Amino acid sequence: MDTRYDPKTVEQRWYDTWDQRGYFKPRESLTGKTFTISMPPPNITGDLHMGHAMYTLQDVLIRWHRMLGDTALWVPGTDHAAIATQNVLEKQLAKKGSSKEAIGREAWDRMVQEWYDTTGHTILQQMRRLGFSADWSRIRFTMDPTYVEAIRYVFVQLWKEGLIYRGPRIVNWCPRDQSAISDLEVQYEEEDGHLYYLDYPVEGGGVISVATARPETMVGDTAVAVHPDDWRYKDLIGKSVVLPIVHRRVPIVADEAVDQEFGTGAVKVTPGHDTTDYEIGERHHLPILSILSLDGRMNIPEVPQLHGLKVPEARDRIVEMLRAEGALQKIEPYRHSVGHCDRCGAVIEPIVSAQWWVRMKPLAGPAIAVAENDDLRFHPERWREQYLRWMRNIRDWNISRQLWLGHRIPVWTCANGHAVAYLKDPKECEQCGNRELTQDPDVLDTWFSSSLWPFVTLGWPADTDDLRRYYPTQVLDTARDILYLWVARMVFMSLHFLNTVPFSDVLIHGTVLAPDGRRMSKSLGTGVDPLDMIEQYGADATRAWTAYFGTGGQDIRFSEEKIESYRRFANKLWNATRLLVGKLPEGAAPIPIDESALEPADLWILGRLSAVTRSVTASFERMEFGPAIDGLFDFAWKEVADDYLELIKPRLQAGDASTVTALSVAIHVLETILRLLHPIMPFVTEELWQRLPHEGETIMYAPWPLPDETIEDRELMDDMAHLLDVVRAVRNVRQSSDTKSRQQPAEATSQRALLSEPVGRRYLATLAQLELNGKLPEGMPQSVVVVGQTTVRLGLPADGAPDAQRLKGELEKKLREIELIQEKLNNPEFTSRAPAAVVERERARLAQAQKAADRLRGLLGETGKLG
RNA sequence: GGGCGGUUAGCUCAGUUGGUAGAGCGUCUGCCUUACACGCAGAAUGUCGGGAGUUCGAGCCUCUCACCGCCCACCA
Repeated sequence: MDTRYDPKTVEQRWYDTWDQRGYFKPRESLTGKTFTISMPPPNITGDLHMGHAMYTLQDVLIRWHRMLGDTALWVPGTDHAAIATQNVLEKQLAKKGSSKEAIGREAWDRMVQEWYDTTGHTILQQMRRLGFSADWSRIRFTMDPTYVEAIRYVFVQLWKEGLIYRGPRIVNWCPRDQSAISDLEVQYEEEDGHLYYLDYPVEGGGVISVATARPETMVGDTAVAVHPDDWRYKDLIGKSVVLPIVHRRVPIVADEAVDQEFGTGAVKVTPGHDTTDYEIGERHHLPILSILSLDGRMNIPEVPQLHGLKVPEARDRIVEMLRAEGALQKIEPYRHSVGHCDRCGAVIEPIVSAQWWVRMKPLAGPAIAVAENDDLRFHPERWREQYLRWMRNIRDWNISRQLWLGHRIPVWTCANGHAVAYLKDPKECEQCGNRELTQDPDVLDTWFSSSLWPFVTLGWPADTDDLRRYYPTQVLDTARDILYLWVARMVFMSLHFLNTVPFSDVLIHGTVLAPDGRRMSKSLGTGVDPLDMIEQYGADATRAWTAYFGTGGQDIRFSEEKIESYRRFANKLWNATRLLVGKLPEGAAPIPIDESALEPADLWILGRLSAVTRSVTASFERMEFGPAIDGLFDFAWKEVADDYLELIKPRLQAGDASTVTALSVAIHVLETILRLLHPIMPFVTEELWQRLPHEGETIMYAPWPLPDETIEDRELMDDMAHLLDVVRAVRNVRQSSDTKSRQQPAEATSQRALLSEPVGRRYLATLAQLELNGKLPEGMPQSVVVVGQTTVRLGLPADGAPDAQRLKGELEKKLREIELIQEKLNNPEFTSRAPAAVVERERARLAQAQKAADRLRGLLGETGKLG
């Protein structure tokens, strides 16, 4: 073995081997249980980013359950991502000076198909670099023919049930994509703007002032609204105003939606271009005027000066016109939030348009119930409230998009006006037999198809074996930003069509931020490519990083140092293995542990191993991997490598029965650590596991370790901890004085069981590099170390520095400690109210401290010996 | 406007039921000790955001204020 671990070759080799041997496919269950995760399908056009690296958490769970003996299945696939893909292809066409309109729908569809075929599943290929053990033979794509059929089935079914309807409503319109988008796809951002105060002349005299951030929409006003209780305007309600510029007469209405405090307390009402106004309009049966065409330009032939202008230009122009008419009272700076398209960033225009909607109230009911009764659980738990809040206030879902890419809405209208949803492309109208049919031009919201993902990927609506065996799934892991867009929708769709939750546990992992706390973004240059991290530090280190930070529920500032530390950790494990493998013949079988031959150190490390196994397993069960990787890192590095392996080195050299025992224990401990670590760091653990004596053909199928509580000896743990404290204290003194020769003569006395025995003294001698044979020669200058019930006298070289000063300092520290404890114990409130165990512990601490103080005093008395 | 999360060592973050504050990185010192210098050993470093309260005892519970971030809402 080389002195360094090189992840590159190892990772590639093992991934190919696992894949070829079919280890990622579900295998027969040893527990009778299945464990399934549906992988959130990345966009087919997307690049791998740190968000995808977070899918490591899913792989950790899958690998863990595989080791537990469950039939584990991770279903991968990709999403067609309508808007995103369309943007890519339109740019390609634009480069050639063409457009989708120019080539026509058929050619466009061919182009899309070709793109899908050539893009393939590149992003899933990249995921392999991270070691993901998904069953790649089951890759699904939301454009697969069977998937398309399933979507169609769902649409027709919902339509028949009256849960899908078409109707004009005010919608969020993206002028660039020329499509409606749902409320969830609008991103609001604070922007500096102006608040314009307009004077509208009231019929019969006087003016009423309204405040608006969008003066250009005044040409579409169909009313002015005031609050019904507003005394200022009481008399004006029911009267009319004449709009400047267009000279249209519109009523003054009273509506509760008006905020008396804001602006002038009177508001212009533009039902065609404002959500609130639209609702006011509904209540007062106001006409709706559309003043924008679908590309976001003004569309008002009556006012030629404005016609065809973009909104910002129209705004400037109309302000001039208003000023000219004396209708502009004032302009104030005003900061407000403006909606932008999630995908392309264009400013969203509310417009009235006929769209397809899903009636949400009936679907939300069951989805609320499952979260309330815990059939659906959230990790961290606080997301449950977020989910419920949204579900309880849900509004109908706009599922139609005016795009050229996506699943067409399967509704055909005949010449007689019969609109019907068809499972198969119809030849004639179902209702009248008319053969002149036209299909609705709209496509479905991408999230409509995504909402069916976990069950359609298993074959639904067909009654498949997969569906029966693997559905519902267990865990859904994702980022919080698609909790509503995706997670919530899967829940109500599954409940409606399969009468079950799609998964029992929702794991919301943290979002990776740039080191400065901003969002990671390619355009800002703050993005981090996981493939770069894999290249530099290995997939295992990258995975360990995501496992460490991913499940705490906190957002994560990217920190490369931590990944680096896990790379070193892999190297540490490699070298620990190297040490042990070097003592073994090639291809050695596992050495059975002879329990009768175990030394205290062996019992100690086995006890610690058991405790670590228990806590790691508990962390996994809570789906909190941070404490798991942290605990394993610490145990493997500090306790096993730094302490235990150092402790047994003399035995490993001895070449007798003690060598065999030490090796058997060390190998067992290391092999167990590898198994505990495997779900998080699969590559290095497989590589090292194969090099150590082992049973089985892959660590992927090795059993998950169980704790052995019978071996956890409390007193021994305490004694070992004490011994290590003594070691540190001796090393400290040796470093600060000149007592650095390799084997320092010393004598030790202790009231601790372990340190009173030769074996304990041997450990102390090994770790602190002491010559502990018998007594120090009479009169030899010495340095004394006192730790609790143990005293070590170090023989000093003639020029050694005296340490009375240090002992004095320690005595003072002890006295302060004694004082503090006594104060506590002298408080009758404490002794009477605190639990007996706590009081007892304080008493014991006091006794210990007093003994140590006595010993220090005694030593300080031996001034002669202390130089 | 409502809600949620955060504020702990120079930096990035842990801290399970309230009972003597931790890690990684960085810093300082000494070591090429035959698994690892991608290492070993030792050391330093915290009014746990401010204030008040509950309690024998608060990083942890309650209230309040400040700042940072996110989500939701019909923010003219």
